[in-house]
Amino acid sequence: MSRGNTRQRIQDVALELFAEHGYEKTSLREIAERLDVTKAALYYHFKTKEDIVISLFSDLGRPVDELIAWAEEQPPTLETKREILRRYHAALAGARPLFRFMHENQATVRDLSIGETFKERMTTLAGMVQDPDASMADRVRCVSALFTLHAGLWVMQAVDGDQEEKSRAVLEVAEDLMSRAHHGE
Amino acid sequence: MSRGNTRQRIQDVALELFAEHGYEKTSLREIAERLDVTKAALYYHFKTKEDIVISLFSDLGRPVDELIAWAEEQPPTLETKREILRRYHAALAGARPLFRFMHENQATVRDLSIGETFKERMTTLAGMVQDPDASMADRVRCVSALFTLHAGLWVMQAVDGDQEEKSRAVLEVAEDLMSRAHHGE
Amino acid sequence: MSRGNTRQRIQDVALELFAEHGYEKTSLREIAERLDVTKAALYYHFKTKEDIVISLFSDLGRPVDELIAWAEEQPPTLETKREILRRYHAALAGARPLFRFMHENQATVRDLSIGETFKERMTTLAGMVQDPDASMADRVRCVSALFTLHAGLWVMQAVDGDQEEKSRAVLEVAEDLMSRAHHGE
Amino acid sequence: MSRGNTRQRIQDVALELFAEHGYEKTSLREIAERLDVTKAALYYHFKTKEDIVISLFSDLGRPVDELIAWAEEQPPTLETKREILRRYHAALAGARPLFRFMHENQATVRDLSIGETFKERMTTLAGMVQDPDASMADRVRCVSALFTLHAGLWVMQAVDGDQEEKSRAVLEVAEDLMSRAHHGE
DNA sequence: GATGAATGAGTCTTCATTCAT
DNA sequence: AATGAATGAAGACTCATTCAT
Repeated sequence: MSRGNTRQRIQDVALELFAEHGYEKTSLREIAERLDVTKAALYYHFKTKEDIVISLFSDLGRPVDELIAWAEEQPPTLETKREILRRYHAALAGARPLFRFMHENQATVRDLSIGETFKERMTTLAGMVQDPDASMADRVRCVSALFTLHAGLWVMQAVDGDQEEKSRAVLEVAEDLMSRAHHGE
Repeated sequence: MSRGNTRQRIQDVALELFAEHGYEKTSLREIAERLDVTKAALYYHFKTKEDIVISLFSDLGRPVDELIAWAEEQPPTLETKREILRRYHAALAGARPLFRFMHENQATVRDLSIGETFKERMTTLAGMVQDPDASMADRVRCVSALFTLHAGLWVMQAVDGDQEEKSRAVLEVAEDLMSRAHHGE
Repeated sequence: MSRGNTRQRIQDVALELFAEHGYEKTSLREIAERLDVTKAALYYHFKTKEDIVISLFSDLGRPVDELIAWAEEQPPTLETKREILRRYHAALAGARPLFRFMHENQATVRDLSIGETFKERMTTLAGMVQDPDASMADRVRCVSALFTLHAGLWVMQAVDGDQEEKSRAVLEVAEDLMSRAHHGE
Repeated sequence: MSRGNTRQRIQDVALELFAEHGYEKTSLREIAERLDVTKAALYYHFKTKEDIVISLFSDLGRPVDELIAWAEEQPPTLETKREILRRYHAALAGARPLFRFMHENQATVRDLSIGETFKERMTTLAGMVQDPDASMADRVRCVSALFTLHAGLWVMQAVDGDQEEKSRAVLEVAEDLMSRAHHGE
């Protein structure tokens, strides 16, 4: 049945379990059992448990890196920032379980080797949408816009309604927040 | 030698470590060593590791319960909702490490016995600030206002400036978001 | 409420729990909780956990010692042996939980300091009812008579009927076994 | 180095220690040390400590199950009952340490998951050798016959003589007891 | 006559990891 | 590409025991 896809299947199952129960509470035994292979098999594909997380992060986190690279070459206009929001929104949608995992396991992620990278990326992104000369409130608005997207899952489970519709509303609110932070422009 | 404050000291150290490294990565040995007592001493004061978290939650989480109780008796006006934001903002400020722990260890908290309670409280609060007849975007605004406060720590570490000033700005943005969701009123 | 009788109450509860769950599985915490005192209180009355068993054994096991002392001065006739059975039967009835405990926890008792004494006593008793010149089968009969009494509880729970009636029947069978071992007399 | 016999070796050592010192007083550390493996190795072969006992019980207790199955299809004549005694005698001889363990650790066994099964089997067997219409004394005789075998070890250590000869005598006494319970037939 | 607080040694158990096959 | 067998380190937890008050 399965041929070269075992590595992929490990990633899938691992991400699912990590997101559901957290990294530390998910044991390699559990992952192996779900896949009906032995723990040792996991070690054929990944050097360590942490390696699995790293692989998830670099496979699924790439779009965010690309977004940052793109943004760094744009002028820091309101329109650019709105586009950042739109792209970030899309990136999140494409790797929801990974971002859920990261959002809900920050304490863990911080202690992992990817922690640093992760934090840097978020800081970079936050820096890009802020205007250093704006008022404190406006700077908070910009970061909050970003964060609203990032916490979309959370926000959305607290509101009733169609999934798609909520997702659009979240983006709308974020963009609006961003615009209000630039009322002068 | 030691007075009746050991229980309190355990809670303090535990909360600090839980918030810093997460619940699972913090061992009772670590807590005991910091306090210079034996692991068994912890068990004199708390039945299980989970019990420590539960005690933190019920000691420090009380203000939020009181807030909910109060809010349930108010009319659902804009002013009430703004007051909810102010009070929630104050409650968070009073137990920042606990909320940081909960925010950053959601996957863990979910698997703990307090998880249910915690989720209920957040859902109740989210329900109270929303107007069921409002547009989807406005409902998202309300929840996002709450969440902005809740994630204050996160937001604030991404913005430079004086701690106090940022804290006020966060509340201001939240209140403003809430107001915008009630433009008709 | 309780005055000088705490020691007695400890013994009662301890014996009950030891008989039900065994010596090692019964913790001092359990005993203390049942009595609604602290573990430390137990240590006021008994030096160690083993001391509790020892006290039970010397308080309740005395009748058997007396029986042995008495028997040692009698001629080894069939009638003496039947009287031993009757007296042993009575001694068992008077301290059923203790004998149940000893019977069902032999491995434990063996490792306790009383173990030696206990075994000696049983061996002495077994020696007294046997006739060294009898056939092997008859010697087994004598020991089996003793043992049938000793295992009365066990035997009796495998047979339906009135408690008292069964108890008498057990003694009858034991006496009959003993008589058959002495057919010549 | 080691072949597939580790599981078996664990069972052997465990049974020996359980029989000698009891289940609770035998630690996995002790078992592991005797085998010169780590405790974790035990867990590769058995899920829990209790699992070791369960495995012993189902490996070595099978003959008794077979005996019961066989007996259920026989007419309840005296001859059948004597054959039950003979077969039970043989079954016990084949797994003496296990039965010694069970006999001497009844309180423990009762609290283990196998306890129920064990008790059921003994009750079934006791039910099969009794004649419900017989006198109470005769019913006790039947059960006592069974029990005499079961306690053979105990009986035999209280009697001097050759092991084999005693074993035969025990069976003889048991058969005789059974016969006496059926004098009319 | 008893408690509150604590300890040290030990329990069972789980985990990530290794390696010969 | 994967397994069977095992390890070392660590985990949470329990226990009998002590002692100042």
